[in-house]
Amino acid sequence: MRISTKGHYGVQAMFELARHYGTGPVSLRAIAGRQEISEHYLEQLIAGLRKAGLVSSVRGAQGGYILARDPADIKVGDIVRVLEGPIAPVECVNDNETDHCLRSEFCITRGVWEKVKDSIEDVLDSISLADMCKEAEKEMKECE
Amino acid sequence: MRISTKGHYGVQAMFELARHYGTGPVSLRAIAGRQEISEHYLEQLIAGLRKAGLVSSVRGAQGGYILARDPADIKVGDIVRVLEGPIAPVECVNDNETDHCLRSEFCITRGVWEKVKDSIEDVLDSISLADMCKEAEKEMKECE
DNA sequence: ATGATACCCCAGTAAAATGGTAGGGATTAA
DNA sequence: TTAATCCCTACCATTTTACTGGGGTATCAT
Repeated sequence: MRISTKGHYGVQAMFELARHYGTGPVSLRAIAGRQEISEHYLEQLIAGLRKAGLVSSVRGAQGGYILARDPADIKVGDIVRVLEGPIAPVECVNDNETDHCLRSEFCITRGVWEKVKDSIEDVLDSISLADMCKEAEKEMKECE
Repeated sequence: MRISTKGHYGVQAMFELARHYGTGPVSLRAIAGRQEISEHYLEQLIAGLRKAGLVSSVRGAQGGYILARDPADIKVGDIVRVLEGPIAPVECVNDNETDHCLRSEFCITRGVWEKVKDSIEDVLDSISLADMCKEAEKEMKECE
């Protein structure tokens, strides 16, 4: 039950953009540096997020990336689905799947995976980038 | 966000054993045949479950496998943890992990994965094999 | 005894996914 | 014009997945 570094890095990068929302673009170098990961690899992840319409880019010097919408309107689930594919612990509970397994009506275990799927989606779709920013601020205050 | 066929097949196999609980051992061939998967592959999965103490084996002719405990005392989470490893969407929320990432106190995204982990565990540890058997019976009745 | 029916165990392996790297091209602010 | 950026297509090593192969061992029925 793992998500890959794609989702992991991607959410962190988006959180970074959320923290700078409204203050101009943030460069790849700045994001990657902060996370201590490969710029070039992160670039590919962000490319996906851009194609999915979650971030916009500003080319040229002083360019970078900015969130395409308000942090409150971007849920962690949106990011994870772009980078990791549909949230479905097993294939047969995937919504966009046309060929459900033939025995699904006799397949009791399917119900289990469906419950797991729903619970993951509930969590990921209930947390927005804005929520994470609020949480971060709270942590900062506790350190004072 | 996927589990592999290990967990998928394994839970199905254990459910099969639960359905026959109290009526003697069920052979590998019978389980695999029912699921339409490779006997030899399933054998390896069940070996893991046996080493973990979830199933017992009876060798020789008329042998097979039986649940090591009452179906009500085996949760889906027990099975998944044996076959898939610890339930942790990212490494840094793994309980048996000693080297938490150094920046975890600054790592807001960690909170997200922790929530995901908890919700998955809640679901998987709340469903026993006995629950699944009950569910199956209910489905049968609806078909009458 | 002996054969058929099972489980037990180690080893190999093709295909896919993961987690990158390499290197060039296009765009724009200064 | 040049340095800072994003954009894109390839390639690649390693790990994981999902098996397959083949031999060994225990037990029951006859």
